[in-house]
Amino acid sequence: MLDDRKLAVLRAIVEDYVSTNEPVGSKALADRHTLGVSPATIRNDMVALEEEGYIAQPHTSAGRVPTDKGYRLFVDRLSTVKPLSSAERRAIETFLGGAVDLDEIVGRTVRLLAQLTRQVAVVQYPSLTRSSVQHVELVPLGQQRVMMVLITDTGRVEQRVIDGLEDVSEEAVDRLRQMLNRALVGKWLTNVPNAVEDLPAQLPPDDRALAAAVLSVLLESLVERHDEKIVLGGTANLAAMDFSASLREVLEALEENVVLLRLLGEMGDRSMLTVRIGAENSHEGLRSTSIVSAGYGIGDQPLAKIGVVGPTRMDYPGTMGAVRAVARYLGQILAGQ
Amino acid sequence: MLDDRKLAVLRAIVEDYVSTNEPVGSKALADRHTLGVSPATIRNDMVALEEEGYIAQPHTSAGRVPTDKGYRLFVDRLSTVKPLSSAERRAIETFLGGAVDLDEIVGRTVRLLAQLTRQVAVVQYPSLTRSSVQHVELVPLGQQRVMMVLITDTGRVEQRVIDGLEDVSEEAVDRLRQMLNRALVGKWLTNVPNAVEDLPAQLPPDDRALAAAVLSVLLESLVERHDEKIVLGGTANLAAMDFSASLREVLEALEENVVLLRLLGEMGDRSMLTVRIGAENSHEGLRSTSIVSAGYGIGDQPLAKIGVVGPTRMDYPGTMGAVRAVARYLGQILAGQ
DNA sequence: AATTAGCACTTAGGACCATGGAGTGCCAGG
DNA sequence: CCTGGCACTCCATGGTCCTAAGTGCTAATT
Repeated sequence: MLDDRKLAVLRAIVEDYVSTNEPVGSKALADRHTLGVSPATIRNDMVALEEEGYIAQPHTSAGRVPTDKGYRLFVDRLSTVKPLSSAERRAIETFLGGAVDLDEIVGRTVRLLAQLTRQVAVVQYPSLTRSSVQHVELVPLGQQRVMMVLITDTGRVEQRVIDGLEDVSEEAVDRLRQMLNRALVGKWLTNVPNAVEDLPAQLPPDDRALAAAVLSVLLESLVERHDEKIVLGGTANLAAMDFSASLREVLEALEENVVLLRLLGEMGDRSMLTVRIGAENSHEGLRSTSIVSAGYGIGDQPLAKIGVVGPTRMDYPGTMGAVRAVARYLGQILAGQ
Repeated sequence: MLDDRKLAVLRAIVEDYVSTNEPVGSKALADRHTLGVSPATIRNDMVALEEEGYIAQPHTSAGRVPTDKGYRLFVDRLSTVKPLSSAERRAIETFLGGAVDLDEIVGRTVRLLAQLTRQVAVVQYPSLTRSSVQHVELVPLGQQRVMMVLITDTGRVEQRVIDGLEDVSEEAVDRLRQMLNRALVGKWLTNVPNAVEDLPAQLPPDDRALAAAVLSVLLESLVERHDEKIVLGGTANLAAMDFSASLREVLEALEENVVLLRLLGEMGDRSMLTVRIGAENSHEGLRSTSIVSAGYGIGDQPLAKIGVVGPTRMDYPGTMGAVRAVARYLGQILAGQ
């Protein structure tokens, strides 16, 4: 149905439209690309592409514009991810290299990605559930309160205060702390519930109320997925974009972290690149945007995702290259910590 | 120079222009307000106001529009802060009431303020330097590392890991922890440097290297003003605003937290309301916006600031009312924690 | 059968123009 | 000092026309 030349025409249309932002006509195509055929032939191919739904005309007697389906085909079969220039790669290193703590790594990453792509960048904090326990600390705060601090190997620190206890003794806290660390250090967070199950039974009866309270807060902090936190950057780039939807809708969608988290969650889990184009996005306000995302992690352990949001009319090869490179680098940085 | 009626005319112009977003003419004024005089008289007043620089014409034969100077006079002398409706006040209570930790309080506050004003809201995290020490915890992490956790009475928790130590012993850490808590609990953070000064001398010589490392990190964490952290909300409302500057400039300025922090810092410190109008803002990108801010705190202790950013053509009385109310409520919530 | 050249047709967008309405400034009279 | 009247200005609106770009179709060519 679609021979090689028709695919070449589609590729050319996408590339031209992305760079000029104007419907592209047969003559312009023949001029700017060496397709080896005349405009008339290109026109014939175009009607075929249009019948199949890959391109569309804004109105009769205008050039053609790729549809979501057209971009999809382009991304899947007609383009190759563009590697970064060496200058860009150096920029990544110098930019991310100086970061000290997790917050700063994430903050720098999001700014970097926004700058590289000139679009809106999204970075999700590393998931707690995929990391392992490095240390658990308990701190008595007076007679009724204890603070629990959970430190993971990805640099996350979660703390909670446990309130409403009775007669907390230093010694009981010490015993519990030692037991917890013996049982949990090095364990995957997902295994913590199991590992913790029969601990209270091993304690002297007087300590059990305290242990139960601490454990319930500990488990809760794992479940509550505080890890589901994201950071946005480069929203100023939205001003230069032209969506068919209103800017307001897009901004609203981006501000709803829940929406973004759901979308990221729907996307490919491994370290692969995933692209969601236009109406493929389940959220209304993002119908006219595309999202390019990739997972990052330490070694084979996926931790979370990063992504870029822009108009469907987007430089897919370039954006995909930037996202992939930053995701890899982020993994390395975290591994080196 | 400006009699009462001229001021009334200016007030009417501001009010009409804010609500209609169109240059307001003498006839419309006479109709919509009961100024008791004819359009011709109003016109005469208008030329006076224009000569003084309070209003301007976009072009001959158009109505008048307030200048920055006009808004300034309006805010200073012609308007009264508008108290919130009881429905709005209830909304604040229910909205902020359910928050549990500091992050959630701040997050909810910023969304609330954005919703009340339909503009962009800014909330600054409570300053560390104005709160006092509730507890200092030290946690040994293996032989070379110690984690320091600083808890304040405003609910902030700062933690650092101190690296590159040698032969950390449990006992030395215990000694140092006890000493630190004895010396610091209840102290204002601003007094911590003083209180800490001659501590190392009181320790056995073997502990001093550890103490020095911990203290330097502790002091550093006070100086680094991690407290200078802000959260934005309601940026979607920008889409509906019309600046004379480009949307991009405004977004860029807002994304630069440093810029916002500086601006907030320049504004009145006490719990008073402060308004910066148009060119009064030192930052280029915000020349065509106004910022309404207020400090919040516990009792008389100012902690930080909140604010709203919108077009100079803004409902000042309403915005000021909302900002003031939210700031007060926020103080109460924090005090009740 | 596929490609090409030629041609008539369509349409958005820009230039141009006319018109109406809102607003002004000014003057003379109350 | 205020007001009604009036001539004037200017923008916004809408209509018309025209052009440039692009199309689809047909007939000729390879």
